[in-house]
Amino acid sequence: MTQQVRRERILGAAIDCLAVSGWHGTTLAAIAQEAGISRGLISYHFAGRDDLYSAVLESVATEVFAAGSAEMQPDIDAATTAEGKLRAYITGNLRFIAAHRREMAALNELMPNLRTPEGKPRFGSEAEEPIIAGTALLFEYGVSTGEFRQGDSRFLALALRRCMDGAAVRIVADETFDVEGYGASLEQLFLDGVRV
Amino acid sequence: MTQQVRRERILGAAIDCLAVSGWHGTTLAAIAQEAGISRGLISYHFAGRDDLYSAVLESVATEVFAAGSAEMQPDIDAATTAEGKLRAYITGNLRFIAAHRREMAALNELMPNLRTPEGKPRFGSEAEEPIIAGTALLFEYGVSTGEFRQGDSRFLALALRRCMDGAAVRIVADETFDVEGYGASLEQLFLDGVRV
Amino acid sequence: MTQQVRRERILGAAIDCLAVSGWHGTTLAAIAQEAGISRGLISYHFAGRDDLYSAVLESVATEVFAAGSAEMQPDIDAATTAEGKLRAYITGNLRFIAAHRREMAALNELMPNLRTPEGKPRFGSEAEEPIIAGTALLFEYGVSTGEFRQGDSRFLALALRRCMDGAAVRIVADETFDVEGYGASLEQLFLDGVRV
Amino acid sequence: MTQQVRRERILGAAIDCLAVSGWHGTTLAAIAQEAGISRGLISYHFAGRDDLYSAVLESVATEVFAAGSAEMQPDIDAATTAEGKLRAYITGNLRFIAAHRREMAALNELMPNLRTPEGKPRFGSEAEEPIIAGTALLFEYGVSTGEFRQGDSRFLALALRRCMDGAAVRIVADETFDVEGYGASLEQLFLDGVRV
DNA sequence: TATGAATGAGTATTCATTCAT
DNA sequence: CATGAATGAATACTCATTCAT
Repeated sequence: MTQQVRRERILGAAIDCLAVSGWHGTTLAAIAQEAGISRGLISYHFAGRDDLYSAVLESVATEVFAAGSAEMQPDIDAATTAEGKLRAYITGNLRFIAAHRREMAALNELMPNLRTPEGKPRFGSEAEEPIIAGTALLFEYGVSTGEFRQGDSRFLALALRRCMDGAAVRIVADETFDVEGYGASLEQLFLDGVRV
Repeated sequence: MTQQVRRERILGAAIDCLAVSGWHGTTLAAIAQEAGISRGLISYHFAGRDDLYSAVLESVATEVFAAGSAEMQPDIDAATTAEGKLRAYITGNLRFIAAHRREMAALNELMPNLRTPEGKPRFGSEAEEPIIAGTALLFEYGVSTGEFRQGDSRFLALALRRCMDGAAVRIVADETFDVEGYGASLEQLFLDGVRV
Repeated sequence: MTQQVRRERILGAAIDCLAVSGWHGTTLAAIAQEAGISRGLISYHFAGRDDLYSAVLESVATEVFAAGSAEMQPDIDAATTAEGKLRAYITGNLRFIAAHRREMAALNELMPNLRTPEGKPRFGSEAEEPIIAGTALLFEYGVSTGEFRQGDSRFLALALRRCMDGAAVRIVADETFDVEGYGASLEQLFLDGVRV
Repeated sequence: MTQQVRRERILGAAIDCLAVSGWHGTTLAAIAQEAGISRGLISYHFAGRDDLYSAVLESVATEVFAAGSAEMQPDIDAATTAEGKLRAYITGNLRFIAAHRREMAALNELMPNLRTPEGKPRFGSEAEEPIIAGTALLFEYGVSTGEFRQGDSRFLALALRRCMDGAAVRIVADETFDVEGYGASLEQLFLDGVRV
């Protein structure tokens, strides 16, 4: 079995463990068992636990997020109005989250618990700035077209992100969560908040 | 020193440790040191680590939340309109969070990490149901008075709760966070979303 | 059992393990077993393996060397001639080594293997400079009294130290080693090398 | 590449690693990397780590020592007096050590740390008996020619060996060590100790 | 009540060694 | 011959918990 495949299998096992057992239930031994390999092999492929978790993050970020972005970007671009773009953004995001519950659950465990070697949180508020800034552009675009009222686009982006996260937690925890309905209400709420 | 005082001192030390060092940096030894007592004494007052953390939660919930509620409830009651009550609720909540950064930070560490002995998250979505339900009543009240449009009050309550949480994280992480501005925007967003 | 007593017992067990099993056979588990305690207790009394070994060194240096010095210094001081002082020094050193075979054996394991966290040897040639310098004074004293010829006192001190070490290794390895004879020959060799 | 060449390359890499990184920094992985081969190949050529290290010792003993002996033996033989032979022996030995710092450093790491499978030191005092005995012959030769006094030739050989070792450690640790001066003093010391 | 010595289970990590290809 | 993936034993260390005093 090639190195790349084995690495990905370990990453997958780590994601599964994190999603199912949480940060504290996830040990290298548990990941090894999940992957059906020995403990030592993880050390062979990754420099250590931190390196493994970093790889998990990177893997989710690139493979999963990139794929997700590629999936919903066309819909956003296809929309001709700011309202259409916002709807596409919300719907696409939620659909993507619902389609990757396992990875989202793992991320939910990883993000609050990862720390630098000095003990500081590795992902604070600054880490999500790019995402917030990107979303804010959407609102500013609407203002520029005259569709949306002048307003605090950063606040709107932040609030929208939190509502999206909230959906993610629910979606992860409850398979029957009404994603469609939540999305519709979310679109409604934010459109009411910005439309002229 | 009386039992009750000792217990509260330990709880306070636990909150401090959690707020400063985070879940992973907080050990019973660290809490004992912070409280200026021996390790064993914690075991004397609490059945175990989980029991201590449960007590922290309860303490924050009763003493702190109760006090908080008592603080802002008058303002909510004093408001004659649903809009006024919603504004009072949002403002009061944020003000309360800003006034209890230490406890909020501890809660932020505790909530995602506490697990049952079987490894399941101790505080899932169900745990916040009462809060959500309570907030939903506010929106329903507005509907009943004719001020607010018919709508999904549970969704609104959930979304508002997430935006409130989001503020809490920011407030805890950044002392200079503009609570007033965030509150004003939040009131605006949700009022726009419900007003007839 | 008081803390100090326990610490010393662990140190004694560590010395025994090092003397008997060598650096590689000496693990914290082996030391704990030798001391009749649990593994964790070593961590309770010492910050880690390095700290324990440092404490062993310090213990041997202070308690043992200090005692040894106190034992032979009077003989050296009592001697009125440089020759007498040199003889007293050599005899006293060897007698001391023979009386502390266990500690010397432990030192023989510790010195070459102790490393700094960066991997550099902790005790290089510089570490024995003070001892060499001290011994060199003895030869220079003889020169000043006119008993000894002018010569390279540093070389003599170094060579004498090596011959002393050599005896230590033999004494540790072989209980029947003729310390007296070795000492007599050693005195003879170095006196022949310096006497006018 | 022929087996023999490969073996020697591995041995050379092992010597380099030992000399540079010391016993503890030397792993089979490091040796393999130094030799530019895979880990598994070492196991192919050597039965195990102990076998490899034994081969290193043998290699140094035969190839290096044999060469060294061949180098200085003519000088010893050429000397017509016992004094001349002793001087040639000391000078030749030190010169040889200075010319093979790498191998000497490796030996310095190997000798104190190699153990039998039962945990006993593999190279105790007995191992150097042949060398001691050989050197003792030199002193006895001087006695037989009437140049040297009757004396404990075994002691003299042992002491001389220790002084030689001492030089080796210094030479390995410090490139600027004054080998010539040390040698001259050493010759002086031991000649003073034996001459009639 | 309070201490702090003591325990032991759990975890990451290292590394020599094996073996299928 | 050679590789490198894979194993598993060994080791130091952490930390909640217990218990005699």
